[in-house]
Amino acid sequence: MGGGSSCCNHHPLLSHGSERRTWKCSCYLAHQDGMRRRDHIRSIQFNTERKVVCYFTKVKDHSSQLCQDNQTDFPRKRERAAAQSSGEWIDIPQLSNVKLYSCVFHFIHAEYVFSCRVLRSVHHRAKLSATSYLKFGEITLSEMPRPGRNTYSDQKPPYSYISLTAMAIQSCPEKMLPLSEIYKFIMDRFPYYRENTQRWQNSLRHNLSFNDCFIKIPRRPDQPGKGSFWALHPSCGDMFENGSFLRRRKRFKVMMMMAAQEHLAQSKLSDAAHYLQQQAKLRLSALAATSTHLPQVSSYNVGVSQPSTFKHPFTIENIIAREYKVPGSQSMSAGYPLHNQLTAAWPHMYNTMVDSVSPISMSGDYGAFGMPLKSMCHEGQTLPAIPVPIKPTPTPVTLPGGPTPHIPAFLSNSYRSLSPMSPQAATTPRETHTNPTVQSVVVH
DNA sequence: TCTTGTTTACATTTTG
DNA sequence: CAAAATGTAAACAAGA
Repeated sequence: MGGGSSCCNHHPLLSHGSERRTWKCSCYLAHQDGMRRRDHIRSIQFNTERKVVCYFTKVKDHSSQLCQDNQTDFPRKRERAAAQSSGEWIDIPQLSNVKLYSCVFHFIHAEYVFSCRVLRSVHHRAKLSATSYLKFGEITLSEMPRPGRNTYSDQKPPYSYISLTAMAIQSCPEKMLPLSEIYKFIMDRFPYYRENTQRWQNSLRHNLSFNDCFIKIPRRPDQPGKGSFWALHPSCGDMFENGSFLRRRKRFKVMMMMAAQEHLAQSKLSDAAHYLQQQAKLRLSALAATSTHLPQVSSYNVGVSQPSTFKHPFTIENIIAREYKVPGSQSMSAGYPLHNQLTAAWPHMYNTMVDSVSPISMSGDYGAFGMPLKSMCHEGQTLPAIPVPIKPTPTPVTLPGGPTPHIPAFLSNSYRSLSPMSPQAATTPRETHTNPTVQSVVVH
């Protein structure tokens, strides 16, 4: 959490020079009693062509106090705005205490974090400027301002290690990174983490091992180097609340997935075999997509110039329902030749599982768990020696189609848990996979 | 030797 | 307030 003690001149909002852009805004002032007064913000209208839905946050302390010493701080608690419409006007009753004069507050839209600063206040209207200074995620509105590096200056970013790691992993086209590259990404983006490296890197390693949302993918023999690659578990897409990196919806646990899937399977016992088969297909495809391509070149263009169309559920994709295309880059909406690669590499697994009739399209953009196959695969790259895995490695499970020489742990778990013949405790609450329609502002 | 990875323990923060 | 999530420290092992 930001310390809130930095001088205005050094505040990250003001410190990234050419990257800073301004949106012109205006706002209504309204009081809770219905009377409009100049010292309360009730709605904000953006002078942009695009209609937006915004959640607003206010600084944690009273704005007038913040003005006094030019301090701003990241909001500690979410201030849920009404945002009940997709129109240009959004009620923000929680901001009713915000003083208008020179106040600064933050809001997040499309994974950008904006600082809104009141320029002047005339009667019941005020001129605001909104300055973007940060953005994370893969997909953005093309007209959105771009963030720069050193965005947070030396302040601690409001992101957990899990979030930071997820960002790093998602930032590269292959969706997997070695530990050293994760370090590099974080240090490159957040100057705060250029110090005390031993401390936070230890914590980060702890998180990688401790959290099931991260999976380890061994290097190929022809990819020498230390350590494995780390990727996001294919099913952790809904891990972050409403798509925000700022706060996780819930902790991702493989066992929870298993229970959820088992619950689903048990509810359709008559279709259990069919269901299992479908799940197997999807998991195989996801696994293949995850472990098929090892990094050749690392890149860290987090949503800046990264042409990835990775439609993770917690990207802005689900918010704006519009594919982001980088000008000049090729749309990646076409499917990848994944099937051929898989067939060639793991015919014993893939053909038997995938080639059968499936009501679930395998040629679309999305693979299992809502993961887009296309975003994780790159033409011309080769397969790893073995599609491998991961953490808690349970006893291998025989697949319906035969032996399972290289089934990852989470895959095996899924199969086992799905088996109607081995009902395990399925009391764990079912993991809900929602499709958030708006970006939430969840801040530490 | 250093990096990577796992695990345990405990403190702190946040959420419901 | 309890539980969950997160942060931190530390011990230890394995491997490059």
